[in-house]
Amino acid sequence: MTAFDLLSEPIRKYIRDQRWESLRPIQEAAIQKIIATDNNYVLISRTASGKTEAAFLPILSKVNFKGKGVKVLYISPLIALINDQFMRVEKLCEYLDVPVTKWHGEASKGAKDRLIKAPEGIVLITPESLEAMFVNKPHNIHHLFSTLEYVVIDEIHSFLGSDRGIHLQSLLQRIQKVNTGKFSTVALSATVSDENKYAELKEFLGDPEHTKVIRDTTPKPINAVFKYFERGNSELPLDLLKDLYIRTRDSKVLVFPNARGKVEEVAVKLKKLSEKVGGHANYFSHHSSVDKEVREYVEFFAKKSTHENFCISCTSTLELGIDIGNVDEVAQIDATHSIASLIQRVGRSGRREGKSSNLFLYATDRWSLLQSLACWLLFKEQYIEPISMTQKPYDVLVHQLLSMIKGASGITLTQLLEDVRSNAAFKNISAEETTEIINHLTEIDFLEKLRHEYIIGIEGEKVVNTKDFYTLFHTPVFFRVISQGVKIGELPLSAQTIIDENVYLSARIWTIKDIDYKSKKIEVLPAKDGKKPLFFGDAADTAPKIREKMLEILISDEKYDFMDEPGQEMIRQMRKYFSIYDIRSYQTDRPLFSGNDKLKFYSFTGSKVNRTLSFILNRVGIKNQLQENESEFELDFSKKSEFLSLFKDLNLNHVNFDDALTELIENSPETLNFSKWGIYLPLNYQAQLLKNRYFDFEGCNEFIRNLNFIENK
DNA sequence: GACCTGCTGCGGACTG
Repeated sequence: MTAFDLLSEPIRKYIRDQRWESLRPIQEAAIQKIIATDNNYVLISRTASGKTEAAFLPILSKVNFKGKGVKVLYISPLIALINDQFMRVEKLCEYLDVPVTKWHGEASKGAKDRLIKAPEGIVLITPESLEAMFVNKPHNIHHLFSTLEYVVIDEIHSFLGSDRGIHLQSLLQRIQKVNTGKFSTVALSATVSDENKYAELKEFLGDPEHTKVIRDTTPKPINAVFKYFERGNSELPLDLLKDLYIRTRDSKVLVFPNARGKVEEVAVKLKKLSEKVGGHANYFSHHSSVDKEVREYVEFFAKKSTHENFCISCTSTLELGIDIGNVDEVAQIDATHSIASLIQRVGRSGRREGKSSNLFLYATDRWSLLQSLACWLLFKEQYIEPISMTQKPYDVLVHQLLSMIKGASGITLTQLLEDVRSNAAFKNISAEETTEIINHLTEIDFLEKLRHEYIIGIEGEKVVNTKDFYTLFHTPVFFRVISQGVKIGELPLSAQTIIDENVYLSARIWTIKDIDYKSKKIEVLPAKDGKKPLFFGDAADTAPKIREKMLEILISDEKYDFMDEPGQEMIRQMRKYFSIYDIRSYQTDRPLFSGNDKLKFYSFTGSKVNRTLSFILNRVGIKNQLQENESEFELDFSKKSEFLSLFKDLNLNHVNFDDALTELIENSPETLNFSKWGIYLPLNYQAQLLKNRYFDFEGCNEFIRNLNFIENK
């Protein structure tokens, strides 16, 4: 039977009414498999290839919606995505008379109440809303979700490898536990590495043996155009902006400048250029610090613009699948930190027929040019960086222990240990370790033992009973920016947030008129000229493979005709600079420079390994400064032979760094900022968290063992 | 020079 014939009649009618000429390859494959088996599936296929339908067409054909209880649960990382998918799924469900309910922090309370009264159909939810239900209304978890047949997880790559992912994994395990049968899972993604045969991914869905991957790797035809404009100061070169303007003024375009401040700079300056020559005025900025309503307006504007052109300067807020309609072109300013990110950004463009789609890759310094080129070449090779899952997520365990105890309102140690043991998210954490963590939580009054049962303690109540409890990630403190009663966005408190200072925000220019420190409010008025806003943050980590590729480019003599002359000239210069080293293998050989009483080397490896190496070298007495962008170590140590022999003897298996890690936490507690719940762990567990998440000792050890320093001629 | 994500329950004012 064809895939179409396998679908139920109402779904076939839906497809006929949509006037689809055929089903997409991923849909054909998914329909056959999902209808025939109860396996879990991961559907991997590029953006806009019809993945949502690939999951929902067969699921809706297969599931029997009669009888009480919700049958399909759809989980999304974003509220905006739920709102988009709601409209699509609801349209589909009209053919089946199956109700669809949105359940997130901004969804209607009335609709939620109706679902509680009569649980049925499909629910679209966020992990945090599920968490809130587990903590506050645990009986509703049972009431709504004990009859689930399918769970659909959208954009699963955005969860993998993060605390938020382990959190979701734990929640899914807890839902499965109250389920009367066993639900199957269908996960969707555009970007998952196929290294290690998807082992992590299958583990994540809880049943590796019955989890299959369906992948459509048809590449997307796209032209890359590299342009190099060297940046003199902290501002973007005017020539770059002019070039970008000319190339994109007659298109619908997304620009990704990597940082919120730069996003504003691009939006404001392009808008000014356009004003001068009488071009369109549809220049917007879109990032987390632009007011939510303003962002929604921008998304709406893009979606409804069939004939009008626009330019949205944005961060990763527009990387995931929010529907903004057709985009002709994408411009990336300086390198992305990952291939996965590049794939998502490229995926946003090129749906207009008969028009070739371009990717403009601008670079403003030599190392960024090299990294951008490396990312592009790896993208062409269909490489995606592998995900690394935390083996012992102690911090998520702290959070989930509080959630389980609060939800149970009293639970014995035996039961608690059993609940943790049977939860695959914590399968590598032993009962002894869990007990030790529970004892510590009791010591700091997060838990209290009442006869045989544990309940939430006095200090625990303070964190469990706030709305901040439901997330696994930190949220920095910002001041709301308001102009004459209208919300614009938000800014952090910095040297720049002072009265009479002019800043860009939401693609416009403002003068700061008043700062209310108590209510964290900044009053502004429109202005004519200003500066880009300053935000703080950490750069995302770059994978070892990207850095390796950068070195590979430097030792090859490949020509890149998609690169402009200044770009090609810069690559030639860098190759010449590195030609003083006789590098044979980009995998093991690394340049070591000595001269003028100075010693430095280029590691060409990932951020985590660099960070670890820098820490270790400092610890063994070789003080060093790491320049992450250049993967370069400058040493306060000029004795080359001594350094080489010291390095040769460095074997991390024989040295214990636990004391050093504990010291690091005690001296600079902010190192642990990456983990919201880790601070409530015993100190030795905090050290383990640091060791496995912030650093990469294993990877570093392997790097050192294989490393072969090549000295300059 | 450095991204992003989400949110309960209750009380009180207001509307139909």
